[in-house]
Amino acid sequence: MAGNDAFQVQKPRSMTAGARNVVRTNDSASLWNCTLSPGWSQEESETLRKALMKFGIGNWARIIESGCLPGKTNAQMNLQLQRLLGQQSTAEFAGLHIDPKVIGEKNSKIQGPHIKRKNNCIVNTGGKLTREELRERMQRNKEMYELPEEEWSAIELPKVEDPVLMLEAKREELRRLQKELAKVQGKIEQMRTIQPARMDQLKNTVDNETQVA
DNA sequence: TGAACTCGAAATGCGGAGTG
DNA sequence: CACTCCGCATTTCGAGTTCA
Repeated sequence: MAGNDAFQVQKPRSMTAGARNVVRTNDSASLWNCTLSPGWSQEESETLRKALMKFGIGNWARIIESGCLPGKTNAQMNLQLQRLLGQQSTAEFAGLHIDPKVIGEKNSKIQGPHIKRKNNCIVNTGGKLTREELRERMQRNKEMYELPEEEWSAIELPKVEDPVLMLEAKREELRRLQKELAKVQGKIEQMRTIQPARMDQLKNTVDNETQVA
């Protein structure tokens, strides 16, 4: 782990020196703490959706504990939740057993000059909600969107038999893709330096190899 | 009881891809 | 080449929890 004193991880230059410059448990598992940051496949996204319906929005500890999404940090899951919901702010759904896709479809239809989006997610432009406002919104969302208990409690989540093996397979796949990328980049570099007469021939080779990969 | 710690939410910044 | 947009990691903050 990055917090291990025996294992000094080089910090990114963007980080300023100071009290906050420490690795915390919810720090994203990526780049500077040297672990993989896999993207989200369709299946993983679907698993997250089911897990959120079953355990409640934002209940990351229960989701991690269930082992249905090994290797994912709460930061990664939170980002994916924002994508599913179509909005950045998730507090008004905290703890609710709802289908995030329903909210996402509703949000995708909202238009107007007052709506600011980033990554297709609606960003909060108003001030921060007061506790009372937040409580009211949560109550309203609960009434409108919460699934019946018999429905969410019956949700079955896929169980990964060996998370260590699965992560190793992902690392192997990443290594393979990196090699592939280096090969293609090498060919591109060649194409830039060779005579134009051979350009088409080489381009076809690259195209074919890319399609096979 | 208050400091230290943990967790989740949200804001911010960076880099790559696309486009004119 | 400059600009914009998108996706993601990183940073920061607040609230809750633990423990001496």
